Amino acid sequence: MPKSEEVHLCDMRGMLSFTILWLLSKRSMYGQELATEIGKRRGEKPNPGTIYPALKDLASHGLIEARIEGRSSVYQLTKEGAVSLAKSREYFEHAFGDILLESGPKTVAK
Amino acid sequence: MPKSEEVHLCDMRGMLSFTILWLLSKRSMYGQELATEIGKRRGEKPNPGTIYPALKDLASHGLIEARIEGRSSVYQLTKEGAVSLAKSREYFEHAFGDILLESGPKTVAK
DNA sequence: ATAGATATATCGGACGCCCAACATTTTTAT
DNA sequence: ATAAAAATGTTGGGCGTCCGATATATCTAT
Repeated sequence: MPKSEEVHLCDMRGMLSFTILWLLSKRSMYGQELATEIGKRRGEKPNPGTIYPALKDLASHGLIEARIEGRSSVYQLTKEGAVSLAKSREYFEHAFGDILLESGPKTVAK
Repeated sequence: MPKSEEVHLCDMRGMLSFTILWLLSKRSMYGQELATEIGKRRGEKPNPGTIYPALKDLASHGLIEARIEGRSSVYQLTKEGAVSLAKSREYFEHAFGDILLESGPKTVAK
């Protein structure tokens, strides 16, 4: 699902940090791995100029931590980051939950 | 649910136009009505400087139409707007659906 | 008629995101 | 050793919100 012209008015900026935190809550990843994963969701893989400043910012706020591993830096969620993610998720759900549920539940594997 | 400091890194910009289109797909509304409705979702009612330029922009793209009614302008979705909304919703669901479903389905009245 | 409330509207500045382009470092392959 | 690939990183510019302030027009109550 590529991000077409028709959605350019709903480009959903402001979700990048949230998405990164959520992905890292599943497993630790390095930058390019995150970019690829985000690309699957958005249809286009974000550029280096998008992903690395975002990671730097999150790290500077203590929400994620990096450990260098070969040529890549593997990031993992901090305790503080988990708290922040939980609050953001709650906010997200309150703001947009019904929009997704509207068309009926998809097959849900609990 | 106020938008606290903790979510400032996930401020979810870029969702305003999408939210407006979705609200108008339920029923026609005027500006302040939309602002109040968005306020319920986000915790804070958006300022005039936020809502009116967004409406103007959506109207200039033919996605919504206004008809003046007393002191207010009532907006309604156009056919083109409905198509745009459907595509945006599909994109939104593909990008973030699993994040909402993760904690298990809430009570869903189909 | 006048005052207050309601609704629309615009302006300047700020912020997070976003890309294209470029640059650097490190690993891998030949 | 050298080249190619992989990953990280920076810079400049642009866009869609977003707010606070300010302004105007229109209804409503007295």
